Amino acid sequence: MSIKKTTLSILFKDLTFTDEEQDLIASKFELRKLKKGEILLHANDVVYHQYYVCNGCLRTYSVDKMGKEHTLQFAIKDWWISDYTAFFTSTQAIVSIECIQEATIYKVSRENMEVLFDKIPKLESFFRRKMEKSFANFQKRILGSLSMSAQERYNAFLNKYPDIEQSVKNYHIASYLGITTESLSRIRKKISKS
Amino acid sequence: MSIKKTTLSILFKDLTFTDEEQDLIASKFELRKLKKGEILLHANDVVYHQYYVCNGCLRTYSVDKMGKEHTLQFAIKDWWISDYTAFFTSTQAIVSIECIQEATIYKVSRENMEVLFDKIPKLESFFRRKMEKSFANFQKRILGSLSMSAQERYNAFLNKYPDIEQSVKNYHIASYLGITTESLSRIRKKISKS
DNA sequence: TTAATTTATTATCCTACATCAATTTTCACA
DNA sequence: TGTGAAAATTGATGTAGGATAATAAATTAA
Repeated sequence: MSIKKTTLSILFKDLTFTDEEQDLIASKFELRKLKKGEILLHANDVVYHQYYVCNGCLRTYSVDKMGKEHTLQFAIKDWWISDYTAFFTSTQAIVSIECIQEATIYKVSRENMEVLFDKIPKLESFFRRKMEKSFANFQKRILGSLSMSAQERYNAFLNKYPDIEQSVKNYHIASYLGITTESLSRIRKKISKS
Repeated sequence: MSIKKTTLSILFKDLTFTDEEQDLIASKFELRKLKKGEILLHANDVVYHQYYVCNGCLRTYSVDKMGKEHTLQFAIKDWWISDYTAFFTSTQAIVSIECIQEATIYKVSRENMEVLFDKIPKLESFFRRKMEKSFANFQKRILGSLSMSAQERYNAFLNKYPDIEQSVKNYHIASYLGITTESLSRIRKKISKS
């Protein structure tokens, strides 16, 4: 069994499991190590999996027609990541997933999720709540992009991902904020002087 | 029974129902007429309902600390609307819902949704799929806000909400796009000349 | 450790969109 | 049907953040 009880309690927080449930979950989760720069999912691939990040850092991003990258989100320790839009419907990914800091992850397929949901219904509510939070975050992000300046968005980013700065490049942050690295540089300078 | 079979088939598309199911649904849906300017939901209210738009036009928006309005989305004929972020958890709304063109809607409470899901499971999948689509739209909107110019976003808006222009004011559209009415005016002029 | 390369900063100039102010157009309703 | 208010347009000017280019700092490789 690759997953220990303590690990499970981190993954699923307040949920507790019987030994059988634990074994079943363990049999469906695959542990993987990722090197920096590795692409877990390419845009246009069909999405069969979602991933739990044990440590390290990943990001989802898309490339526009000008060749510019845009970061949709980062995932650090204890976050789940996938192209959920495509994952839900097993269709082609819009975004790619890249490892930007050496990471350990658990990989679960959509199929196996169904099996788990069927056998352990509380997992289904767990993931439903996750999705609801994710939905709420997207909503807030849209409102933020409509109402906040680049500097305010940067502060919101630091709040949302504390301690992430050492894991990601400035240009990743810039591509998340929708600005250039030069602008981010100026914002950081301005903040440091105040 | 306030809802007819034909109405239900519009509401739930490809789903079909027995007479009992139909009666049950009808008993949980409340028909309402809204006047232009009516506020269906105020930010900070607890959200107990979601709404189906038969005709007319509503929008969800929030007001930032500068007093500026930002439109999160519009809902026209055959759209569902609520502050889903708050609806999911019966918590306080972040956005308000305003009727911007005289409308007829169906109102359903979260509680009654649970009853319906329990008795008619296919409704639960129906709404799950709706949410997934909504999630996907939010994701696309974020990527759009990162990668597109105001003019491109305006075109994307026209695509997403065809025939909506006669229902909404320019300043509603502007507040959806994250620009001023003046800028929108210039964009429209530019487009009309090309 | 140095050299090579990647990343971040800074400076200059530029552009998309904002702000403010003045009209013009549209629309509600008396 | 005319009139006042709301909405949209236009113009002048300002500004946040973009583009380009040069330099500096930090990583990585050798």
